[in-house]
Amino acid sequence: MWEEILAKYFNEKGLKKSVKRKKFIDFFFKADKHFSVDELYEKLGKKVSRSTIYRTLKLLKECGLVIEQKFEEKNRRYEPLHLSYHHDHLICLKCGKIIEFNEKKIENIQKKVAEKYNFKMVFHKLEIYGYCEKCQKS
Amino acid sequence: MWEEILAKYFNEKGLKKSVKRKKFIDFFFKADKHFSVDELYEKLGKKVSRSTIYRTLKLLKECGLVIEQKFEEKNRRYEPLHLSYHHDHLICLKCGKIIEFNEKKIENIQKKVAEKYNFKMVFHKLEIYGYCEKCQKS
DNA sequence: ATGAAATTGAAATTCATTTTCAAAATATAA
DNA sequence: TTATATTTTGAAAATGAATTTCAATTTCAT
Repeated sequence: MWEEILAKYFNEKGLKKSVKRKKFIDFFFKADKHFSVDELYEKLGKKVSRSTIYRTLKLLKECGLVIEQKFEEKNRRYEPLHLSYHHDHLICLKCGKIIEFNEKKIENIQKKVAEKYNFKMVFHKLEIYGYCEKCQKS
Repeated sequence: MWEEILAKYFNEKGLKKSVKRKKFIDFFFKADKHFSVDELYEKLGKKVSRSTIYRTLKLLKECGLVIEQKFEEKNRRYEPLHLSYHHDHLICLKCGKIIEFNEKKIENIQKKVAEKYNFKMVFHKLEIYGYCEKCQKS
């Protein structure tokens, strides 16, 4: 699925398939969780430069395969976007723990809200901030 | 309400009530909408420095009276947090227009999700990205 | 294999945010 | 009120994530 979207995008834009890009994209979609650029740089054994990581993420954002999340940290996180399945986040204000959840009911209400405002929804972000079980106690 | 929270916080921390702080806080809570630091700087007639604006916003965040929003722009936005009323955002990916909405049903489901994970919710952010009525046509 | 065009990484740049520090403002005590 | 200690302020410097530049390298259609 994402391979086709990517192939189509590369074709339209006249982009070339490079070794570095392939290495990065393969790792990222296989891992299928959110990362910071630094984490990606480390995970790839520092074999793909940060410049290239930023640049490739930009491409992936443009074809809608990745979303950029800005949590409380100062750097951004990137997450492969699977069209069939979307999850949201519970974020602990004390320890920073991120719990993922999925709630169909919320998705449905969101669709209705978008319709009400004649808004064509592409994706959404829902973040619930608070204290996780551990941090409430300590 | 917010005056009391603030007074209590100032007292606990041994903070002083300065002219600049007062000027800033009065404007911000009266305006009651989200601003970037630059907008605040302009709105206050450049009479309160950016340093002081950043510092005061930090205090307000700490006592839970303001939330920091990170949208697609590179700078952050700040919004007075009214405990009784919370709204979410529809954000246009093309023109950047931000529409506010409020949906009680979503809030209720969020409460249930938080409970399910033994998570103590403090606040949440829901952003729906897509295309506004105008931008769908053009 | 050749050459035009795209890609790469290191270094430079950008720019929002944070920190530093000396001067000014505020609060408390005498 | 005056003295004293502490906090606050703004300009300038520092920080650091993200972006851009550019010469060298890689890709790919011919």
